[in-house]
Amino acid sequence: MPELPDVEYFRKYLNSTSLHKKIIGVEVKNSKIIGRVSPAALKKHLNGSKLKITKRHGKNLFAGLSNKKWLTMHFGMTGYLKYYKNKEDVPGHVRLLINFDNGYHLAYDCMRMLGRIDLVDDLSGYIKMKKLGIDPIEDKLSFKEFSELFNNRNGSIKTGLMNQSILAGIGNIYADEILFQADIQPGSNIKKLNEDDLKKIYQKMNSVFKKAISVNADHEELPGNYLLTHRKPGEDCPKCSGKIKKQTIGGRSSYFCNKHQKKK
DNA sequence: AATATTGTTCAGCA
DNA sequence: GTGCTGAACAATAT
Repeated sequence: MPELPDVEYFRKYLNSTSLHKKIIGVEVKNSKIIGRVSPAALKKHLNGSKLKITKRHGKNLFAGLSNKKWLTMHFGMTGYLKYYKNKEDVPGHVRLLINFDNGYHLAYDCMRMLGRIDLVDDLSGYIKMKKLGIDPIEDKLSFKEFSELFNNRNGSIKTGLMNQSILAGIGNIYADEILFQADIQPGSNIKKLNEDDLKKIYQKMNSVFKKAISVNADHEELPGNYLLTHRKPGEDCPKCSGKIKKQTIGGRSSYFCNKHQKKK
């Protein structure tokens, strides 16, 4: 699930549950999800410290520690956070567990283990090292800047939107949603899009993310004319009388309406 | 039982 | 060096 709106929700979740509490224990359940830092060093720096502040860049969540280090979290395809107290609330695939002095626990759960947690000194260095592009929401991207990102680019617009080194935060689901709302087929070539097409994509990117963030990325709460809850081949298009088609673009399943979404 | 899955990285190539 | 494509990674659900 974790694309930009989901991670923004995780950030708020962390803010409302886990800040300013003393960490009294850290359990690395599976070291595969730990990045460059060693599990021992991670434990050493977390223990006795507190989470003070949160930031997000694209699909990455950062928590600033009272000892000046930053905890970085990426959620892969199946990661999420769970703050709980009672044993019966332990999620099924905990990879990292942080214990607070109030008896509560913060679990990083990641079934498929494609997510990563790390500890760094310098956030901008981390973002550079990961080659992350601009965060369209956090960095308040203008249309001019957006449009310039796609100058002299090749490939499909969907692949471009999902390229994290161009824009950080758009994944498969929201790329489909933005293009569905912008009435442009995901397989359209970037070079064939005109200024108006790009403007529409820019505007829909902002409105879709704003809406998704406002409902904490809960799909059930999204408007009825969103593709998200109709992402199945043969399903009726929620915007027109067309049917939803499925096609592989850039190696990923893409869903779109071939009636109101124009192929360029 | 084969197939699909919301993400990133890296090899291969132009 | 840069940019693009597709496979690999892993564990589960249908």
